[in-house]
Amino acid sequence: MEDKLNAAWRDERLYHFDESASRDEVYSIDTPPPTASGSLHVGHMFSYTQTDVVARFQRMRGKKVFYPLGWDDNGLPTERRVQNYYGVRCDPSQPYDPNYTPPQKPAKNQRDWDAISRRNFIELCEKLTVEDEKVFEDLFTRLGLSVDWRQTYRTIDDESRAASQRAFLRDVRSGNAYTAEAPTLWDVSFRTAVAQAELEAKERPGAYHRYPFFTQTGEPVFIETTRPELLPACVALVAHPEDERYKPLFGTTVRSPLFDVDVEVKAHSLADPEKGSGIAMICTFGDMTDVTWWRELQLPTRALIGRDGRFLRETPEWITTETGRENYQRLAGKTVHSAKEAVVDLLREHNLLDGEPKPITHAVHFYEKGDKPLEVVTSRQWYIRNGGRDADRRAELIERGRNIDWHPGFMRARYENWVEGLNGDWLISRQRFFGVPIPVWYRLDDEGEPDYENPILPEESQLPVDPSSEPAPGFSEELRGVPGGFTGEHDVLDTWATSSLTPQIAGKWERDNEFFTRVFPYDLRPQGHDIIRTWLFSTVVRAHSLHDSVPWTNTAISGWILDPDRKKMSKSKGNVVVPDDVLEKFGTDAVRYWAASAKLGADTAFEEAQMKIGRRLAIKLLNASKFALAQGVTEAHIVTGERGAEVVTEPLDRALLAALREVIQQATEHFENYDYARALQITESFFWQFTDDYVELVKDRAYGGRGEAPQASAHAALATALDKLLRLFAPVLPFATDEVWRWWRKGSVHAAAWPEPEELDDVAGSAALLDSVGEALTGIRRAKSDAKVKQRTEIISARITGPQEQVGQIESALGDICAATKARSLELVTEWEAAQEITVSQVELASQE
RNA sequence: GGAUCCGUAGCUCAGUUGGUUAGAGCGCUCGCUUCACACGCGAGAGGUCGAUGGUUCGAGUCCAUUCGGAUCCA
Repeated sequence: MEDKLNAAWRDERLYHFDESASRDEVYSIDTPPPTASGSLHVGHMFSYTQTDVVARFQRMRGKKVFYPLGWDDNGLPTERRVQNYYGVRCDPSQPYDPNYTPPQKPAKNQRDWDAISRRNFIELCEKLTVEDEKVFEDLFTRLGLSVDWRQTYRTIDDESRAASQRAFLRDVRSGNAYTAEAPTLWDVSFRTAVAQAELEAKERPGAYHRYPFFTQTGEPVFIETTRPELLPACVALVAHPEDERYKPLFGTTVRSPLFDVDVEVKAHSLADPEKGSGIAMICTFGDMTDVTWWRELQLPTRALIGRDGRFLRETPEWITTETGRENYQRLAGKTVHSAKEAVVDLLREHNLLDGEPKPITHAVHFYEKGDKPLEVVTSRQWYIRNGGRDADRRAELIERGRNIDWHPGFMRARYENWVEGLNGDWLISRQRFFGVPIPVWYRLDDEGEPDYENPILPEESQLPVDPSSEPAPGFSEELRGVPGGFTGEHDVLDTWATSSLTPQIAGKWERDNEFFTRVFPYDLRPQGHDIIRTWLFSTVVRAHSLHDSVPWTNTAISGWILDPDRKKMSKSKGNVVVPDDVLEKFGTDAVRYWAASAKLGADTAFEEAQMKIGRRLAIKLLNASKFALAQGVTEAHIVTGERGAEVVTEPLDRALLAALREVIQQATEHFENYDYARALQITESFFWQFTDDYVELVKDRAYGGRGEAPQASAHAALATALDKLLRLFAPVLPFATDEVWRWWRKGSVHAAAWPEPEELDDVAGSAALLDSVGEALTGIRRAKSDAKVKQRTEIISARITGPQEQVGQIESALGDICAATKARSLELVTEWEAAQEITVSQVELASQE
């Protein structure tokens, strides 16, 4: 059924975007491009289904839905996957080999991996990502996503690279992007700069080492530090301005132990009197607080740690005494870890360590993909202004956030927390290989030194460019690297600098601006809450500077998938469920039901039970439809507005349609508020009442047991209910609903209109009647159940009592109740005061045959 | 340290702007081959809505405090 319908949808081009639509007819979705090099995960099925449900609803509401899906195949995850998959590593110094083929099997030891040129490496990246993307597309098709696959893009393809470079150049020209030499968070394993958004704080054991500096009179001033190895990089001591203990020292000079460097004692409010001894050493640079102090107190720079994570081999010139220089030689060239040991040994040897190091656990900054703590090094990098250094821009970006409707609303707090906590501009240059090149060149002066202040920019018509293989405009390739010539920028852009442009890339910005204005700003950005600070925020930043606009008017934040024990699913825990297996086991509609019954933003357990319910619902829908259609119900029986309304004569049938009218109204409202889960719940609850009570009650009439007019009334109600129910369920259960639709209707339910409550205005009766009759039915069934007899056992007589109004309602459906319960006679008694509920008593059952 | 979410039946959750005896599904118990459906049908049991205090004629819902769980930011 699923393959057949998927093929039909493709042939019928159901999900193709109508490019001629005007902006107000369009509903556009900026979907997350999955990392194609990542593994398929049930979380993909979960969140992508939630978006698809919304897309299908909007399509049925008459919107021209722009629903593209791209692939994020740019950046480090791809590099890593290619390295491990083929057993190669990128060495930019290698020449390009046009006939290169990777090893059959990757070598076990990383040292034996092939070292290949950047161009060869990138070719492998492109080859493997195409294969990976196919696997994703297959899954998403199988899931029934109503994506327009013609509108796909890859974040590394020519158009994406051009868009990324174009946006960068515009930001450079408008002053929103700039280059600067500044302290930068640095990952020593990947040898690349890292942005604040990529940080992860991890709890790590450490220890406070207590040792003294000395005043000019030789008095010790004890500091406590977790990074004793940075002592030779110390540029000052700092204490809180109000700290009485250290007030007398402010402005004086103290001398560092071991290295004999004189540093000043400074006051700054960021120094915490409660922490350690209350006075700290400032080293350039131990962490970002050091950077703040360095900047605000205008301290000198004494860089010790190189980009390889090792201490300088040559003794720094600021260490001048003989013993100081000797001591430094014990650290030269060592890793941070070994240098720490060496400094501690030195301190011990000189009897300077006061007590044993005090073990503590503290938060240490890591690159989210790295496994060594980040260092701070000074380097030249490119930045985009994101409000991190500018209060006005920060306020503007927070205001942009408020002009987006967040679903659920509380997720906006995360955005605002993040923006308020920014401590610098967005660092966008990365010292990696597989990415979008930063499209600039630098002139070389007569000494061969680059002029970073006046980069050479390409024309937009040249894009995409690769400055490391193409010469700068106005230069020939022979002048590369020659004094008086040029040099190309080697760095690539942060992947988020490209991903932040998915609205522009998918919307054909500057390729087809007429198209772009039809879809931008988008109506919806769906995504996970883990990337609010990255993808969501960076997209807002770019739209703000490039278009002076929000990128979208709504954002739907999906929750995480947890395993049934409420733990995060992860490969290392071995609790990952393979999507294909789940689809195989329960069917697509059942999996979609599970995803659609979870509210936005709610972390949700992977629950097979929920999928069983979904499967039951889908099967029930097929069976109930089969029943209705077996009665000879056709499209002609459907009541729409006045048409056919007079046929529905039975109060019970009118009650059903009244209840349905209410369901349509509520489901629509909830859907419009992105609460598809509530809409589903309401529809589902009505559906079960429909099958369990209404269909049972109406069977006799539908078979023609009581004449033509009552039968026609039943047929009209069944046809109408089925017509609306299929539409209401279509976004969540696209396969079962379309299967049934094609049994008796033309085209696809997914091309049909969403139902309107007004269509039932002319037949609506009292919805409460259905409930009253249901209670009577339950009472009678209970009597039989208590008597432990079959439900089809005949009833000789019984009495139903209740309030007048409800008894009246039951009376109007008495024929159906008698038929459904095999009752020969039912006595109705009105109780004026006593009981306010319907009760069934004095049930006399026929003896069982 | 700042912020957010969650705590309702054994389990998973729903309870819209405060309004009668708090709902669903699963599980459990009992019964039923009923002509759309045993991948089914019917019935039943089961909750002092984390705790305390307050606002109110009325609080699962609003406010304060507090306990427990999770997440984001610093």
